[in-house]
Amino acid sequence: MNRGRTDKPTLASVAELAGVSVPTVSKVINGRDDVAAGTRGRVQLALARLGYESPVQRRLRTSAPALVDLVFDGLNTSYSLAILMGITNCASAENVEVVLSTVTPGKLKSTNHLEWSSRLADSGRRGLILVTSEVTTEQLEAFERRNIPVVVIDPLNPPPSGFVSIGATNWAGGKAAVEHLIELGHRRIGFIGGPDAAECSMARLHGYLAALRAHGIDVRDDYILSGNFNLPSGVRGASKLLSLAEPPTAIFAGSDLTALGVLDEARRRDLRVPEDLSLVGFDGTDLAEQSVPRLTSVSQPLQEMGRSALRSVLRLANGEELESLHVEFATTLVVRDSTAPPASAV
Amino acid sequence: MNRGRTDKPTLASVAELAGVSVPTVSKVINGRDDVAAGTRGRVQLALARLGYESPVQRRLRTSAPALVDLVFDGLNTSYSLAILMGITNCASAENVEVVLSTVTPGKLKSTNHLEWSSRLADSGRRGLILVTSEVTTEQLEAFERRNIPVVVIDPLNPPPSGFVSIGATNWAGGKAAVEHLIELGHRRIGFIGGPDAAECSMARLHGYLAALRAHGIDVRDDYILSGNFNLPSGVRGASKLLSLAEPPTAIFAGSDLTALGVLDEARRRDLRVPEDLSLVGFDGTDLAEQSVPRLTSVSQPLQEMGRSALRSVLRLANGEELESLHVEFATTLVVRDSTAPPASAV
DNA sequence: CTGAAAGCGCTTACAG
DNA sequence: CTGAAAGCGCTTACAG
Repeated sequence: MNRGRTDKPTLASVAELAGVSVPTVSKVINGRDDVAAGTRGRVQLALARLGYESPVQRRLRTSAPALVDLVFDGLNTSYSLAILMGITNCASAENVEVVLSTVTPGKLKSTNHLEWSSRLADSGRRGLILVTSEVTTEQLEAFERRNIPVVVIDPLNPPPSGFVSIGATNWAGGKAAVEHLIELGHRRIGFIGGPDAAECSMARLHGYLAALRAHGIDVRDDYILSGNFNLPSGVRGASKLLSLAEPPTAIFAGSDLTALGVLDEARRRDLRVPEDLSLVGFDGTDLAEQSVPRLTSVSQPLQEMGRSALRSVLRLANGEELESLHVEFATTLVVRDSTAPPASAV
Repeated sequence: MNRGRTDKPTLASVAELAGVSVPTVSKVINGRDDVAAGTRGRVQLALARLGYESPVQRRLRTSAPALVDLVFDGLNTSYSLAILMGITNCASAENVEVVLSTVTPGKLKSTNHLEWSSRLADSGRRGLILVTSEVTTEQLEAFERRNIPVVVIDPLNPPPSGFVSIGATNWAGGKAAVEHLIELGHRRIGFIGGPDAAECSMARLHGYLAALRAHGIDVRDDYILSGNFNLPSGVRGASKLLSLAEPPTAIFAGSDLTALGVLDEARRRDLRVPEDLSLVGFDGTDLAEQSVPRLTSVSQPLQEMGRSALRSVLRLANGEELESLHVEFATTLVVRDSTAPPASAV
């Protein structure tokens, strides 16, 4: 009778399946190098098949609350804080704990994938949530091999197929923002996006383009700028746009922070918002509510996105399947005080 | 020869010291109830003396990076974010990981102290950092018994003597804020603080009082209000102050968020800041920089405070002594655009 | 309530 | 490079 699958796996059962002795399995687990490559391979296969866990790992998994790793690619904006709150609030409800780390933006993808995945596996981490991080396929595959589920929130680059990600309807949001401006009577509308390579920024730009085209408005290349989603991007972008011979009467900024930068630059030029310049942000963070004037913005349900990411990781860790590998949460345009009909149209 | 202190403690060495058998020690450790109270006591004493750790604990301590628990009493402000960034940045530098949890404000002190401290000890946590939390002496003592160092940042209530806390020079900061206003020519200065019981708010109020007295200005009870450090406190407080028969010409708010509330209420009343009303905030968060007008504010080095908290916990966990149980970081008045001489004085 | 004995799961030292 | 043998640290089942 084959009991290997029902009993809790031990070195002995792994050894039996792999057709080697117990000490050999022990060596493989402890990373000794005096094991032949072929033998090592067979043992690793058996370990994976039986789902072997060391006593420490089992103890961690069964006795202590589950730990999930959360990595932010920078943690300095209202945007990050909203996602973080969604995750930590959900964590206390689900009796999970969150190990938070931050990484200097862009540095994550140079982390050694084997080391990183082993570290998480050895520490008994149940899963990993990445926020706006760039990771490599190699890294994602290493986690998959270690059986550590990964969910990426708002990936800068689209994750390779087969990996789980959570985002918002960036295209629809961008379209809604620009349609709002068009309905107010604007025809000259600028766009200040994020990095050119960023998937979410690209989608917002395409929403912008779609809205213009749907209303038969010509797309002007000099009205389309990229940036970094930060405040200086808004200052620089607005400076360029407002210096044009025919400046836009409205600007759609790719983030609330960038919109604040536009606001600064507008003030420096004695332009009133919204009387002289209409402005729409993106994210719908606290900033939109706290700025003067309060910012019309495309709101993303950041807390919900965080909560959903954690729930998805836990379900995957639990062996459940997700209905969909990519979930998009709906954005909503929140009209506040930074948009109005253009001066010429009044 | 007594080798008990030099060899790594095992059940056998504990049993020998306690004068019992190995199985009995095992039972005590596993919380079985078939051990006589006296025997249990002797065993526990021996365990503590030798500093016994289970293999799981030892493995956690030596192989995985140290974990420190971080608990925020609410996590929704620029203030929290700045402290959090200080801690996480320091954590990556020190090769420590941070387990973040948030708690609904005020709920922490009703957490069972035994359960909480055991949970942290069993999970091998190296220490605990609490931010603006109210905790009980009982809880702090439970952690001390479990040998888990605790550092409190900006305790709402002063922690009992013997426990470690980190704050800023609230009194000096309050005094500097008000002296700045007095130097500008203000005589009618309002104060909107935090909760009456909060130590830090009390210190700021006393700084306010000291500045007034030093300049021979009468203290008016109706100019002194308390709140919750949040935005609505500012709105409500400003509404009261500005409705007085003789309203203040300047307001010192106990937090930047409260100052933003004051700004809102001033705008609602068509008062210009700083022309009609001068305003000083406290904390020196991003908000002060991003608001319009930019806020004159008493800046606390929040990131440094976070970093210092983590360093202190690690030193304590390492068996080192701290020079001082309470550290106060210097605040600095940052003058921006929300303060000016009063209209009457121009 | 206690502990001698058996046993479990893993590691180590070493012979081949 | 492999595994039989010894051993380590802890737990369990049970006799007293």
